[in-house]
Amino acid sequence: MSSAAEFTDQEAEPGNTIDRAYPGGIPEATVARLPVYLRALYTLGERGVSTVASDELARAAGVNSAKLRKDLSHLGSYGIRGVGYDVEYLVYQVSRALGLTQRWPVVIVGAGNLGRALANYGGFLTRGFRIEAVLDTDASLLGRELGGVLIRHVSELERIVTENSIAIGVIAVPAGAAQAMCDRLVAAGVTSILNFAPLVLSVPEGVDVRKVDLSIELQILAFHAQRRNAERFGQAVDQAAAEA
Amino acid sequence: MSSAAEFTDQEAEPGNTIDRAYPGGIPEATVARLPVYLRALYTLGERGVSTVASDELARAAGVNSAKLRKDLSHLGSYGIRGVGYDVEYLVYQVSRALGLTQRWPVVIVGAGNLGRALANYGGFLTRGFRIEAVLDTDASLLGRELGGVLIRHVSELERIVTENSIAIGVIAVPAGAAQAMCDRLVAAGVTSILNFAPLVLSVPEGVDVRKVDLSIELQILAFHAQRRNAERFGQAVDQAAAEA
DNA sequence: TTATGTGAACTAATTCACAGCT
DNA sequence: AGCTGTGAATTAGTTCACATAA
Repeated sequence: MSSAAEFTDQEAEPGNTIDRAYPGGIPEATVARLPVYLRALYTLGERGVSTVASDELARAAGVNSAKLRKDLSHLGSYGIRGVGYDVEYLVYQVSRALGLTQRWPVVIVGAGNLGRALANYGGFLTRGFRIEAVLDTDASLLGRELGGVLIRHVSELERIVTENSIAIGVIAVPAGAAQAMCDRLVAAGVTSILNFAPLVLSVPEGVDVRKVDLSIELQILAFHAQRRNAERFGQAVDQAAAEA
Repeated sequence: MSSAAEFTDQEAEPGNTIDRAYPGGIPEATVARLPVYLRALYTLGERGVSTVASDELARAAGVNSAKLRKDLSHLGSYGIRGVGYDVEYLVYQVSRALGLTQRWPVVIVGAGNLGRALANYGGFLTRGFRIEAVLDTDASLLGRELGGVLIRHVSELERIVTENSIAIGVIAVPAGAAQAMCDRLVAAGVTSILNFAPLVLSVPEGVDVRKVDLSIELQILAFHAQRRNAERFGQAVDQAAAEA
């Protein structure tokens, strides 16, 4: 959380860089792709590339170059015509747009396999985020270390969230416990939740929930796989079963 | 994989139920929501609900009712005006549309925390999928059981994929190993890949890749969190840093 | 030259609002 | 009377194609 206090007067101040750079906000679809660009840029940077053209960056990110350029244009005009983009500078601008110039403290609720996988995700998670705590109810896990953080009891949830001004919580508990954990996170002040439990969480207005669902992704793959088969085999698959 | 062989003649056969039910295919956005509806339907069914109106189902799925009805209309006309939808029947129709009337054998590559989390995902994963094998290179893991399946060595990958006609593979290995594993899966005949490694996989035409990326979701949350803060604090956040 | 940035055209997705069926 | 199914209207997202700038 920022230390800034009350600037409500200059909301529409012209010349405010954010107003110029983000006229009417960045489209959701663009926001969802910025992290992909950011990762591609990091990879290029590590390889010593200092300048990259939209074609190349687009290939690395798995999109077409027109889309990439349009996306980046929503952040501002940070490329050089005839040349391309400066990798380091673009990393900075994309990071800034995503809000990653600060480091967000995160609490992970659930220290099962998934919680552990998250806590150990290391490399990429640590850019822009810091795991402040991992919580569980299982007494046998308490005190164990996970990704450099001790596993603590969920009874400490409220205190930890408040003391560290945690805005982002990750739910990695079984479906049955997820809504209760969500309610506690929200009550304690968390406004962004990443939900791995397979259910739709109810949250009050103003709380942002994103879900990651393993079985949903598999089911989408199954749909396309079936469709591919149907095409190959003349679409007669399941024909009999379809009526009634 | 189906046992059907060559039906290429009747591709455009009118009266084919799939042609009638899916005129011009189901929109991607709809496909991505069908699994959510399916889960909500299962939950309702377990509670003993036998009929559900679009409002109620939409609420359970976290979408609005117009969208739900439009989505379902792409599968066919399976509701009853003035009444609603029969839960059991709709479960069947959605399952069929998603290709879940068959059980897809799946191979998971990587038995680290994430692979283990997936293998133990149990309840929801098993509806429509069967984990045929979990593979790893780590000798200390081999022979251990995971979600009812033995962990085997990746050297068996090709044999296992071929013998079981596996069409869907899950990559849960570190980024450095992911592309190589992907190539081997594809060479062995896998055409659908769910990728948990934080990189963009290259695959030949005709192979379907979906990615699940923990850090991307967090970054999207950070964006919105930042934006919320900027609104509250008058959008002056990062103003100085923006120039140069 | 060469590659960005962007209006304009196009395509997809969402929402509205109500006709039509039970 | 009530709820589905869907054309029509709207909004969002993508792609094209080229003027513009280094």
